[in-house]
Amino acid sequence: MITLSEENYLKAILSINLETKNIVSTNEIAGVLNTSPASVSEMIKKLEEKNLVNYEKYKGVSLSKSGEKLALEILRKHRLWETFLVNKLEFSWSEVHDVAEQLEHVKSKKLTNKLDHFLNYPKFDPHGEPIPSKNGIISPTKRVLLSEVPIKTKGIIMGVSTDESEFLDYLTQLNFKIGSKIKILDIILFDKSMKIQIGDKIEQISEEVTNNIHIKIIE
Amino acid sequence: MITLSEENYLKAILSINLETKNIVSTNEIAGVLNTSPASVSEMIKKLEEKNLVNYEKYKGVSLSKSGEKLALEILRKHRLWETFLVNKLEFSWSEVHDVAEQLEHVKSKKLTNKLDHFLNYPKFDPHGEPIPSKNGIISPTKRVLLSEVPIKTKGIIMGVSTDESEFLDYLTQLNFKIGSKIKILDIILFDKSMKIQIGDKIEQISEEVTNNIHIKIIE
DNA sequence: AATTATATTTAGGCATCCCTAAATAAATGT
DNA sequence: ACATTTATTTAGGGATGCCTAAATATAATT
Ligand SMILES: [Mn+2]
Ligand SMILES: [Mn+2]
Ligand SMILES: [Mn+2]
Ligand SMILES: [Mn+2]
Repeated sequence: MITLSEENYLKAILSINLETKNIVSTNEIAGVLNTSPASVSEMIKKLEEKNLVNYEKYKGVSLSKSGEKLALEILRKHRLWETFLVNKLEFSWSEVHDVAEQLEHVKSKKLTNKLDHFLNYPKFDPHGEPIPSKNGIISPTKRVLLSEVPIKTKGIIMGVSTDESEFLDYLTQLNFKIGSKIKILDIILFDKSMKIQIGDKIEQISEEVTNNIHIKIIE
Repeated sequence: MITLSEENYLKAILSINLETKNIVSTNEIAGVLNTSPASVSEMIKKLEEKNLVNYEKYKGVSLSKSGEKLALEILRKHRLWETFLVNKLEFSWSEVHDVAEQLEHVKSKKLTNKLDHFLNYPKFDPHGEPIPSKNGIISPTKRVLLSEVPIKTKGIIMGVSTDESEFLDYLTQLNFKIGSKIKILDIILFDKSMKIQIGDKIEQISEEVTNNIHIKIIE
């Protein structure tokens, strides 16, 4: 049996790896889970015992085949539940993360798959993140970070890479939504902030913000 | 903060009390939660510390006002989730208990109330048990145990008092459902088993079964 | 290459929740 | 009333998961 804590560690390792594509460090995990690096070292050893991760002291961690399978299941549940909360229960996209953080640990294959069916097999969660399929496949998307495209680029907002409610509420306030069409009018060299056209309004947003928005380039 | 284990203890105390109307004994709790009486004694002391129960050594436990409030919230969530699983996700009534046992611990007032709304404010769960309201009120129902009514009684099945899947599957097989109309044709004195008319069929059921079925008497 | 700074692991401890065995209180039978 | 059975609590201990402080390995600087 796998415990709730172990599940959170596996998911954290997966998320970090999906972002950085690298072996995952103890410190990174501690950062994500808000625990001490010492606790992480301890837990990693337990996960290694269970063959859920590959681990070499001082070198970092990666998920084993079975560890990755479990992590993908949890991520799938997290994103399905977020979709449920927004699409069926009228939550806003900034309110769902903490609740999904709890719901993702409910153990019932049948529940997950029935939920998937009930939601009509969604491909993306309310933040534009892809939902792993029943077989653990994450459909690859060709999206780029808004912070990395040049001036005059036109694009469609496809997703965000953090669930922090302050961030999401700010986007809502700016009227930035999944699917919104935007154009980069200017990039300030000094702080890399951007002047963005959205609808008939123009907004100035910082690099901290552009760094967390994924777009699909059009035209 | 209240832990998952503490929640399960509170709910167990409430359920036992709702059935027996008495002070609750250590042994009864241990029975329901499948733990040792020693563990129960320990936990009760902790709950007393937190003013969630009233307790006198060797005399038994009862819920305090705040303990009862919490317990009712958990019971409310349990029954709302069971209703969700049956009404929206097409689970059968015999499959939902274990999943609801997990879902009931998800902490979000907003989720509970949105779910209630989404389900159209149901009054009873799939087993016919009343769902406590937002304010913790259980609507009183005038139902009787099938095992306690005399011969020739006609009634409608209103609920069951156990969620065990073997029992529920057996009822389904007999075509006994919430709302079914039945008539007691005969009561065998020797073992108190009953011959029951349901639709145009006649079924013989044991006292163990009639003891777990609630009916409303008609005519 | 040696020194310093940073990352990681180990040591020792604490809280929670569970257990079995032993002690004690309450209930029951004679 | 006394002895026995049953219910409950206490004692002692194990597993999990977290922490801080200390030790050690690795990376960065000079
Ligand atoms: Mn989680
Ligand atoms: Mn998310
Ligand atoms: Mn439970
Ligand atoms: Mn139930």
